[in-house]
Amino acid sequence: MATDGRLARMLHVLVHMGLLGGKETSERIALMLSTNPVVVRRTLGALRDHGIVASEGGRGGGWKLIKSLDQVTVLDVQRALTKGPILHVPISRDHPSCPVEWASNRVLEQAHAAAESYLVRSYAATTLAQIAKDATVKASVTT
Amino acid sequence: MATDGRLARMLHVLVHMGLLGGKETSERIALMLSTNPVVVRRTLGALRDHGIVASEGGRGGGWKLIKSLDQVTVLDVQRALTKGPILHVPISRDHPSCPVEWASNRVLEQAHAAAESYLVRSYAATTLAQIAKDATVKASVTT
DNA sequence: AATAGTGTAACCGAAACGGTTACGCTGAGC
DNA sequence: GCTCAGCGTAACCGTTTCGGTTACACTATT
Repeated sequence: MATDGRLARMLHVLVHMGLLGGKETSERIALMLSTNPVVVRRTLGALRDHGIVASEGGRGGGWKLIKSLDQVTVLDVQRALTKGPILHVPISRDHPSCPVEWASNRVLEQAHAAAESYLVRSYAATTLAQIAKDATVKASVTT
Repeated sequence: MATDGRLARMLHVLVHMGLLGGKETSERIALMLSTNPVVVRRTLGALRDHGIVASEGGRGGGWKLIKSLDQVTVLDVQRALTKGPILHVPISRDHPSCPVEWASNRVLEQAHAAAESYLVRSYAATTLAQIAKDATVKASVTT
């Protein structure tokens, strides 16, 4: 299924990490996201497995970005969080041999495949650096 | 949220009803969908409230299409089943005043809005009659 | 009156996500 | 070498959503 709150939360925290530039503990990140450290470790763990962040154990440990903001796209984060399609295609599989079911499914599959491909292209075209830039612009305007 | 199995199932059953042309009981429809009559009434009830089918109680009652297949689009069925957007946009609302969260959300919102609008256009452009035609072509090829 | 239908409420079960607790492992600093 | 701050992970719970099921009221035809 689509990443539910995780993609947005990870974008948020990765951009912060990129802007701050240093190392952050799960504890501090949990505060940023209004959640708790275990959830942070679970989610960042997936990003570590995809080479986006690194973790260090022991005293003084924590998490850091191991790519620069312009080397990470939204799609990279999405792919790290969940395998498979972003959109969940709502198909029925009650009567695989029924041509009416087949035709109904095909319409839905094709529409969703096109929407999915659009989303993937959007995600791939957006880097964390662009989000960071938007955020600093927004912040300066607001201030 | 997106209609989970209901949209596909309703397309399936509406096309069958259109092709058969008569009245169907919840019981028979439940058999078509491998489910049970209560689920059928729940779901078809939403379509009735949107003027797509009509129901009659009492002996000899049942459900019938009150529009022809070419007057009903996939979007009509979707709208009858669930209000609001088809796609669920996965944004975070932990820190509404944080510009980084705002910028992350904005990227996701824009990408999903475009994908949603694509889906809506696809759904609106497809009538049940087209599904019926695809199904009969498929059936004749297979046969 | 009997019967074949819809209409609806109430409850259960499965799946997914997030929150929480608990405990093990690791490494820096004293 | 001990302590303690940190990650790693398993286990469990609560919530939500959808589908399945039972139960019962209502209605219209025969």
